[in-house]
Amino acid sequence: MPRKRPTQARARETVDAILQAATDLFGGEGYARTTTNRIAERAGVSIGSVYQYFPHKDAILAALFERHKDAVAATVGESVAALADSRVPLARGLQALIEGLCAMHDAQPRLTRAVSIHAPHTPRLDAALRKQEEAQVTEVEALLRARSDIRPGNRAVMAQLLALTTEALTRWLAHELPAELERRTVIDEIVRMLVRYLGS
Amino acid sequence: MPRKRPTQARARETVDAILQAATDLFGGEGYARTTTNRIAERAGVSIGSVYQYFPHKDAILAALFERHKDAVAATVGESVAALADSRVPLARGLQALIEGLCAMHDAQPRLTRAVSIHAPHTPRLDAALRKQEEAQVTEVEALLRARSDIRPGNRAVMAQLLALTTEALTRWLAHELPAELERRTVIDEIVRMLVRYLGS
Amino acid sequence: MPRKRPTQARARETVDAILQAATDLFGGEGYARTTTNRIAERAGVSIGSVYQYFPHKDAILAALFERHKDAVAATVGESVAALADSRVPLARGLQALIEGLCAMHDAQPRLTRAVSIHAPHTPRLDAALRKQEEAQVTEVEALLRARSDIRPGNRAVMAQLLALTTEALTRWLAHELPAELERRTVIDEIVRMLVRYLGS
Amino acid sequence: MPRKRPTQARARETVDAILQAATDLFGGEGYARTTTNRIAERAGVSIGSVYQYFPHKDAILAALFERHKDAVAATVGESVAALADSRVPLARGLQALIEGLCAMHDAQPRLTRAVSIHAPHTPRLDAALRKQEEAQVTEVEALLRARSDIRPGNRAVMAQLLALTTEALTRWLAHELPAELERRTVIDEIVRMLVRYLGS
DNA sequence: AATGAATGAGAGTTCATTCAT
DNA sequence: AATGAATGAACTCTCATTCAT
Repeated sequence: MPRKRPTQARARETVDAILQAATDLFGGEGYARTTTNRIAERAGVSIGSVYQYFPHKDAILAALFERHKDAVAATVGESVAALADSRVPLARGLQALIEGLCAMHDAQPRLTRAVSIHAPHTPRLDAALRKQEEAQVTEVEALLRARSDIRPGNRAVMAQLLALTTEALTRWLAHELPAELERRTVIDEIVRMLVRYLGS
Repeated sequence: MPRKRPTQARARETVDAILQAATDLFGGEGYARTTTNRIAERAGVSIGSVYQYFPHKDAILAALFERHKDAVAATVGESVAALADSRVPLARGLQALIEGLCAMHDAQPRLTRAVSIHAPHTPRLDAALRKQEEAQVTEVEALLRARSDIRPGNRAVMAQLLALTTEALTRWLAHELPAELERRTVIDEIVRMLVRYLGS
Repeated sequence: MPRKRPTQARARETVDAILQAATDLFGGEGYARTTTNRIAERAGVSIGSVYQYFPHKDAILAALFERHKDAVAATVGESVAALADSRVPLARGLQALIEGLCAMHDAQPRLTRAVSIHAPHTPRLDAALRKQEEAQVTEVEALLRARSDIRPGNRAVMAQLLALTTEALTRWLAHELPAELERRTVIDEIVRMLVRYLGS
Repeated sequence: MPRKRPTQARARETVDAILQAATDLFGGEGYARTTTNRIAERAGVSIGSVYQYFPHKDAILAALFERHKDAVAATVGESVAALADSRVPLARGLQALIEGLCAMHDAQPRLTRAVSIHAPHTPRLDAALRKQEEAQVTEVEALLRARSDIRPGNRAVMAQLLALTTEALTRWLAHELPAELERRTVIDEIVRMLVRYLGS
């Protein structure tokens, strides 16, 4: 171990600590109620260091959003790729998608809360969200065209509805499911809804 | 929750002006970026008058939420009542529901944006939202049981999914529909999705 | 009873209610923490009526001070008059003075607190206090000269010290006496102190 | 009670400047009429720095009180220690005490005015004052028992009266002595009063 | 690269006072 | 004479951001 760590590694650690602290605080207290000083404090670095790496508070949230976006893209991409093969039953594939998204929320509940619940709706962030969603819709639309067991129809709209519904229900499932409902049951029901909708 | 009930006509006018100004600003700029002084200014009253009727900024949003809640309840209640009669075709009833909600958003776009997009997620507000949603789910569940053309299944979960999906899609429809999609088409598609899901 | 009370009587009642409310609040919460609106509320009149009779908040306190001043002057005057007769033993006369002042505090604890503890030290109020004190010192000085059993000395200074000491100790006695001390005992001790000081 | 302990030299300077400015303004204009912004301005620091070290306005006054308390305790302690030696004449010792307290007022007239005249009577501050006084009374009581030339009697009460009288008279002496009286003369007279009271 | 004291614009809120009714 | 809605200057305090060290 070198006496002095390579600069880039130290910097990365600092940035990671800041982002982790921001995740916890934004996801817990909300964006507005979280101060940059508290982020620094929780990250164990000085406020100066925070501004060394992020030009302003919004940029921290944007970085968090990037991370989250990548995670979502990976999860969705995987499930969509699997579904591209028509031999995979639609129900099974959709179930995998929803469970994958849930697993992602479970793994990073603070992050998903930070990004999807507590994030303020600024034009820039909204635009980024819109863009991400659009990309996914395109992907899903291609999927619908690729599979042989999807009923005919306006695939663009179908893909859009599928994406929106899945996102809304998954968020609810992961963060707001009432105690009296079982996740298992609800996932099955969501899959049923989507299969009935998409299937021929 | 007004700090003081306006009794005189002048007072009611003042409160209305404040709420209208708050609606516009919260819905436009967002909650955090709206100052109480700007609300007063836009309402054409002094800042003191704002605090005569609302103990703090949050209370203004809460009052807005109350108004919105009533509007939603009225719209939903009407459509649900209509659907309770099994002679009304499911598709037609659901279409009326969605169109009703859209009309509500169209009539008060700022209010709905203020309440459902820009409102910060405080425990109190979240609890209020949860409660409202719960009431609606109960109502919908009763509806599902009442109609003869609904397929059997776990009605509680079905009602929940129906409520969540409708809310998410309606919000998107009213506020974020991309220019290249026609609302007419999308509504039909949403109705198709729900009918396929619920119908036997 | 006339159908409509004579104007002056009604006005007097209003003023009295305001002053009583102010006494309670100034004496309880303190001057700064008492708002004129709360005075009006407690008095059962509108804020407009308060400003009908008092040009500003300070004036209410000034009026209270006037009342208190009169009460003090009466009590002191009585005791001093009694003491002017050299046949009245010094100890007995001083005891009567202190007991009289205590009785006054007991009768109007809020008023005395309002005026002597919570009143802000504005130039005007301080000047009024100074003037009152000066008058009393003059009175006491004359007394010292009139009695035959007072030891010789600088009567002006003696009167001043007597006045100051009596005031400070009486205030303490009435408002801050610790539970473990008996008032009876303390009064006797104060009298002893003053008699030893003044007596030949 | 600073919110944050100043560790760097610069920080200590800032805190000192704030306390000095607060002393001047509280002691001059009074507590209520002094704004935190003016304190910052006079201290030559930003308002943010004030709140970096003091959580609220009251805390500034509390810090001032702490300083004053220490100064009083030092002065009183010194004189009481001297008086504990019965060979020191009572008159001389009391004179030293009063002169010491006067010197303290003279050295920090603004501080003493701030703390003992303009400070608002909040429960917390009053409790602190009470506690300080109590400690001093205990000290004085021990002194009375230690000296051989004190007449017998209820020492607890005597100590209390001695403390109260000394405090009231010293305050008056330092801040309100009329121009026509000489301090020298008045101090002698006060000493005479106390010696006559305490001496056998 | 990191620190943290310092900044200051501006936020929410209060309350003595006014004045139309 | 009385009401109370309305006013708005001024307050305390916050927090994103800067910069000397």
